[in-house]
Amino acid sequence: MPSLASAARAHPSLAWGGGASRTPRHAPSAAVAPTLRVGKDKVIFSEADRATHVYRVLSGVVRTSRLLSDGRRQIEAFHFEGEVFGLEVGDEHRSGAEAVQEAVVAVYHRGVFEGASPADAALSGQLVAALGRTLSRAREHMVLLGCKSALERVAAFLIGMSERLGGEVLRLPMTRADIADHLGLTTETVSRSFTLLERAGLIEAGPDRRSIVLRDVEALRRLDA
Amino acid sequence: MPSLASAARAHPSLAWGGGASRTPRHAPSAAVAPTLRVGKDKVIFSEADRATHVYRVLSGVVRTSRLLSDGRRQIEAFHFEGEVFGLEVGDEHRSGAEAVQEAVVAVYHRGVFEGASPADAALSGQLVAALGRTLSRAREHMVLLGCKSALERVAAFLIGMSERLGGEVLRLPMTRADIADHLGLTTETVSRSFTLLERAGLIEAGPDRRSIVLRDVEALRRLDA
DNA sequence: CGGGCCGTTGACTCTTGTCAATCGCGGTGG
DNA sequence: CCACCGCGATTGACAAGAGTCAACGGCCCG
Repeated sequence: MPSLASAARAHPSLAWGGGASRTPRHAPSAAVAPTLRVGKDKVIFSEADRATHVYRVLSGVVRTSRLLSDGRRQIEAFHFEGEVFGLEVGDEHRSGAEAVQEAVVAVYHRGVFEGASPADAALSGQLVAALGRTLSRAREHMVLLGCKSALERVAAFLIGMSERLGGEVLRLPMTRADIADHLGLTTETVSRSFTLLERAGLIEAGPDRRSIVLRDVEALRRLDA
Repeated sequence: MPSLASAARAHPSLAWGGGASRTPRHAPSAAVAPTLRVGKDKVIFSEADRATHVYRVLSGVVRTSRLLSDGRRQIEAFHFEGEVFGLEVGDEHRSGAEAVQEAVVAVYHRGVFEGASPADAALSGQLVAALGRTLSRAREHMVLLGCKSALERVAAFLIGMSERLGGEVLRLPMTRADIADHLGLTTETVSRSFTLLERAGLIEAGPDRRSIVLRDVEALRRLDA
């Protein structure tokens, strides 16, 4: 099972990272995880690619998204350090993945899912757990997209980021367009919502507009509904 | 492991169905699946209930949904015959389930998930597969909620129903309010979209307004984007 | 120093939501 | 069997939230 070779084939334009992997070098069988380094906005896999691998973010940030034929985009999720993405049930990817900022990802052969080798059992379990977490997030996001107003969405987004990045001082790695496509809004509406929150004193934005300080997390939570 | 007893405890107000179960009576261990009969709009489990069981629809239709504190509701999915619902990663339900119309559901003890007994291995695999399908649907739905217009959503809904119920003559089991809360719209907008589609000759509605004939599936698909 | 990208802001449009009235099917009870 | 009643669905008028289009500003990078 040439997992490394086939992964390289799937990403001819990408270079393999060497020593950055967190997986011990002596780990046996398919659990050996080579790493992949991807530059900002570079594609990790595309919609309809064969889903031969599963990925974990070692550093940087990745987005997974789906495109409609006319260019509309839905970003399903942003993936931060330690998070798994690229899991599929069928044999092809239903969403694409790109790096939001330069990222290093571990690449696992998809076969570990079947749990053929006992050495892979633990990894397989981890993947089921990751599947569960992904589903949980997706459900939460459906509520956001189906029920909430623009301001509520942005508030929820900021709270989520704060919880995941830790702390009330954030440096958002993604553009307003990414945020908009994640929240089902336009960049203008996202921008206006930030401005509203700032004017209300709930947040404070740095001059670069990517650094955000949450001044009143409680109020944001109340807004989130 | 008193799966039957504990399930009964969880649903004190509900009667157990007797012979309707599809699970062979001689099946061993936790794979024994008692059945539960629930009347229209009756609760199967609520948000925040302990997730002790997993369910499969034997007949009828079930909806799973989440509520916001102010009453806004997002229906995550409708579940038809053969479909699994109530799967959770954590130990409590993150969404509630009610019967859309009188339904009979098989109740599985959640323990089969851990795959402790080899007799449960097959069932456990089925559940992972169900988890995958649920995730896949959720992702598709996120695209609908995040990107599509009202008309596109309704068209997508009708096509989906047609594919799941089989055929172009549908009898929708749910109200306009259910459809609206599933599609992130209001009943009025759903109603207007139906009217538009009917005036355009793409669908035809029976006098009861629940029976729908898809006159032009191709056009509906094109609308869906 | 210049250019392009990202973000913000303003003016306006338009889709969808809100509120309210009416319709009509289907079930119930006489 | 028929009349009534109630709920779900439809329709209309209007309001409002979000989208669109366009211009501008500032930062970063070449």
